[in-house]
Amino acid sequence: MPYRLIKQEACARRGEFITPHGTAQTPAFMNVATTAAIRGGLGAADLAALGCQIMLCNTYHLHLRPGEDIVRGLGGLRGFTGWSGPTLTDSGGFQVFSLAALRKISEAGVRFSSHIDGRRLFMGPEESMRIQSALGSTVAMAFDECVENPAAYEYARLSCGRTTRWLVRCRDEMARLRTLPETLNKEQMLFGINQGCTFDDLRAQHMQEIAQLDLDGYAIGGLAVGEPAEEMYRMISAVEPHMPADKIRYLMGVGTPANILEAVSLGVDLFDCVMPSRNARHGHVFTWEGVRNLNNMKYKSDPAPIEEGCGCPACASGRSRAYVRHLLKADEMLGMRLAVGHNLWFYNQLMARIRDELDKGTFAEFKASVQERVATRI
RNA sequence: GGGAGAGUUCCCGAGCGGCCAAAGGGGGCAGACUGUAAAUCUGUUGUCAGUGACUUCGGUGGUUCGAAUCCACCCUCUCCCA
Repeated sequence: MPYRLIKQEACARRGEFITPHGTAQTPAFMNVATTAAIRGGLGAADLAALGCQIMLCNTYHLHLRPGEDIVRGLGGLRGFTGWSGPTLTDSGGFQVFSLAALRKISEAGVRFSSHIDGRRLFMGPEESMRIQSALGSTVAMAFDECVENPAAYEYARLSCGRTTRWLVRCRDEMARLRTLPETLNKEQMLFGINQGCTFDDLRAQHMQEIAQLDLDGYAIGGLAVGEPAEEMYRMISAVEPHMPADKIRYLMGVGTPANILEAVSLGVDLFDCVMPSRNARHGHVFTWEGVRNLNNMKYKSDPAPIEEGCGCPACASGRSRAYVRHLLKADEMLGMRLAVGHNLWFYNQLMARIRDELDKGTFAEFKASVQERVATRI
């Protein structure tokens, strides 16, 4: 069984995610490397130094460039990137949402126009599984439709049905692929994805359906796409009772430190989000005191590190806010590297601290004491 | 010494009688960012009051109802010929 529950505090779970490529302590944050690199110039060695446990890459993006056969030929994602720990590939389902203007959905799958050169390509459950199999990730995500918010109830209902049917096809294709001699990772896991927009009954019903498929893990998708945080929390609560307790739970694409604290308390084990890396590139850094915008004039000659006592490469080596700000303003790659490194370190530390508090049985107090502060803009 | 051209708001640069506080870049300032079409995008950038007034387009003085735009002289810079 890939998930082992170690301890529980109310709904919050302290556990382990056991994979052929290593064991991750949960709750955990997966660091997003969409095209097999952390945007901002960070690679596998950086991820290891930043306390990352799982690296996340994207099926659609790697299919377009360089193509899964190239990656397979170079040893799969792990050989290709040099990251030897667990990897998770997102299926391309999110691109069904984010590339809305460039795609068309049918029962068979989704026809995309490449965002790079406009060429037409088709991706359905089978295609996504084959690509992810070639990438050799530890975990493959089911190919789903991430529905926009708000959406009409009827559309959401029909979409859920299709996502379930796609999931069955994913499972079957994955089972077939695992038996092929050329398959890189014959123990590749498959996670199903819950949808249902912001409708409690659809969410719960869909979760019940996909739970019956006995997959390796379950994800909640289609959240943090514009709805208020309270609505997202309500959806997690609606779904959580129907998630198998012995399987790992992943909240896709979330979120802010406050979101993560809340979701952990609601029973989520895994997270991923582009926010720490993207916002860092834009000068926003996360700290235990709140969020700073290093572009702000007030940091122009500030000698303090981004955060006192922080162990990230920038702070630990004494780089000042003024220095990182200058590099960012001067468009120096190092500025992004340092800021992204800081944010990823912070996120990974946040998860380590959450695990520690869960171990001690003091998570609730911890959450209450920091949740508001980490969201403050300072 | 002779000839040609140019001086615009923080910078570059458009404007060449009214629709000009003055296009567009850049820079500055601020905001956004949640399974990455994002090293991106948005707002703002003369002053003071805020549906208005005032100051500004090298300087001074003119022409005109009205000038960054036309005229005269002056200053500065660039290029060409000696």
